[in-house]
Amino acid sequence: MTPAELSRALTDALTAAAAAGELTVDPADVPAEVRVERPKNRDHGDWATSVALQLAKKAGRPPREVATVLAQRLAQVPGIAAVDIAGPGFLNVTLDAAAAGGLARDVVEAGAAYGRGTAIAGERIDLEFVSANPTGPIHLGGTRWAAVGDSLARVLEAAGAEVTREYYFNDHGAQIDRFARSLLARAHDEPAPEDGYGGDYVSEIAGQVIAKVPGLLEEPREVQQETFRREGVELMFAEIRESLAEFGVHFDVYFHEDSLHASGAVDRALARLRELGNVYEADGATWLRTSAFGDDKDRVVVKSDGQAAYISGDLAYYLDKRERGFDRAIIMLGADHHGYVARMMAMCAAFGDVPGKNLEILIGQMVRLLKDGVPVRMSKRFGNVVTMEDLVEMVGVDAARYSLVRSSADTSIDIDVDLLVRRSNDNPVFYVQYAHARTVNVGVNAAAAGVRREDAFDPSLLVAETESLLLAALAEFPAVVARAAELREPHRVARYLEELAGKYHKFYDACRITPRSDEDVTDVHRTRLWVNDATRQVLANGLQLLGVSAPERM
RNA sequence: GCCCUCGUAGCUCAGCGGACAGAGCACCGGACUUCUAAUCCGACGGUCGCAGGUUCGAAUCCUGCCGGGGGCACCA
Repeated sequence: MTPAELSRALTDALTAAAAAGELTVDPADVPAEVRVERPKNRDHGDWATSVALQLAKKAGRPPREVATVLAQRLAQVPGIAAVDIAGPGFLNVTLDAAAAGGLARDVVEAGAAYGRGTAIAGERIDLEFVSANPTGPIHLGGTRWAAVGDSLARVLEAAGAEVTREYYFNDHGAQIDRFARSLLARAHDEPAPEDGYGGDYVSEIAGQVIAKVPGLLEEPREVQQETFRREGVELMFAEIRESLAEFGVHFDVYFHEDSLHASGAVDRALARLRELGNVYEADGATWLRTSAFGDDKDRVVVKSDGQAAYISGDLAYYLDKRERGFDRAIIMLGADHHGYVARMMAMCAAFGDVPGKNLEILIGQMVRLLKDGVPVRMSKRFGNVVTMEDLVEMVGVDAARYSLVRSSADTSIDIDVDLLVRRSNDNPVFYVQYAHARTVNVGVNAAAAGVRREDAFDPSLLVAETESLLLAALAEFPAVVARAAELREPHRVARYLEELAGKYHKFYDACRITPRSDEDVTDVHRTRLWVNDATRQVLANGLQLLGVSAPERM
C-alpha cells in the first residue's frame, strides 16, 4: 500500500462516514487529497494524518471524536494492521508488513517511471535560466542557476509538464559595446576602458578574433570595433555553450535579444500595450504605466534619444513566449536582480495577464566558494570572479551540480571546495552515489550466489526494522517529486536521496541479501533482492532528476 | 530613506501550521576472517535573532525591532 492509496482510503472513509450520517461535513470541506505524512517518531505508526484536527471545527465535533469515526472505517481496509488515535486527534496508521512490502515489486516494475506523476500534465512551461551576458564566462551565480534550473526542469517534467529550457542571450545594447571596446583596446595593447571588462579571457578572445579575421588591425577603427563586437560575442557565446554542455545542461532555445529589435517584435509589443492604454509619452520618452500594476513608478520603454530601453526587450520577449503557446513563463533570477520583479509583474499585468500565474519569477540567493575557510575571489582567467569552469575543474561536474542543487535557492550558500573533493561521508554526493553503487554491487553478488528475484517475492518476510524504514522511504518518493515540482524546489529531491541512502546503508548493514557461504538461499534473500533493486531504481531516478550520474562502481 | 531576502547545534544546511526541533560534518567512544568500512552503532551538542500578536497548536503565519546580504537609472 502506497501513501497515495492510503490517502484515497482516507478520503473514501470520510465521504462514507458523511453519507452514513456519522459526520456532518459539507462535501466541499472534504479535502480532495488527504495529506498523509511519515511521522517523525517511529512509535506513531507508519503513516499519520491530521485531517481529524482540520475537520473538527467544520464538523462541529471534538477532533478525537472525528478521529474515532475515521479510525473505525479505516481499520477495515485491507493492508491496514492498526489505526491509533493519538494526542489531540492524530490518526496513526500501521500497515501489514506484506502490504508495506508490496511496494518493492511496484517500484521494480515501474522502473524509470516510478516517481513520475500527472499533477501538472499537459501544462506548457517556458523555463528561462542562466541567461548570462556574452561579455564573459558564466560566473558562480549563473552556475547555481544552471544546476537548479536544469533540475527544476527535470522535476517539472516528472510532474507531467512539457518544459522548454530557454536562455536569453543579451546581445543588444551598451554593455556589448563596452565588451567590444575592451577587446579593441586589448588588441592594441591599450589599457581597458574604464567601464570595460578585465581578465585574461579578454586577451584570449581578442587574439582569436584577430586570428579569424586576417588584416583586421589595418581596418579603420570603427570597422575593427564592429568586427570585435560581432566575432567576440560569437566566440564568447560559443564558450558559454561549451561550458554548459560540459556541465550537462542543454537548452532548447537560445533566444537573441537582438532579434526582438530587428524583427519589429518590440514595436508590436509596444503597440499592443498602447492599445490597452498602458503606454504614454512624456518628457520626450515613451513610458509604460507599471505603477498602475503595483510597481513603484512608471518605466521608460523608449528613451528620449529614440533608443529602446532594456525593458522593451523584456516586454517583447514575454509576449513572444505567450504567443508561442506557453501557459506559464518561469524566470530564474539572482538576488541582485530582484528589483526587476515588481516591474516585470506589472508588465505582465499590463498585457492583461495574471502575474504569478502566467509569469513566475524565482529569486535565488548568492553563492560563495570557500577554500581553506576563506572566500575564493579570484579566477585565473576571469580576474575577480569565479566561473563555472573553475568550479568544475576543482570538484568535477557531479559534485558541483549536487552541492548547488541540494540547498534551497532562497538561502545563500557557502561551498567548501576542500570538502567537495573529499571521498567520504562528509560529502553528500558521494554518500548518495555510493549507496547506488552498492545496490548494483549487491545485485551482482546476489546473482553470483544464485539469488534470483523471479524465484520468489514474499513481502510478509520483510519484518526487520531497517526493512520497513527503507520501504517507507521508497514509498515517499513520488510525493517528494510532486512537492518539489509544485514548490519549484528541486533541493527536496537531493535531501530525500540523502535520507534514502542512509536508510539503505542501515538496511545493508543489518540485512544480508546474499547468503553466507554456509547458508542456503531462501525466500528472505530473494525478497530482499527486490528491496535492493527497488532502492537502486529510486536512487537512479532521483539522481537523474538532479542531473547527477548514478555510478555502478566507485 | 524605501523595497526584497536571510537569521535554526561549533560549522554547512534541512524542516516552513501539527505530536518531544533534524541531518551531515567537527569532537569523543565503539563495529570489518564471508554482499564495497566512500559504511554502520553510540555519546555530545540548540532560549529555532529579539519582542509582541493570530491559532486548539507557531521554527513555520502577521507586526515591530536588531543583525547579514541585495536592490532602488531615460544602465544593461
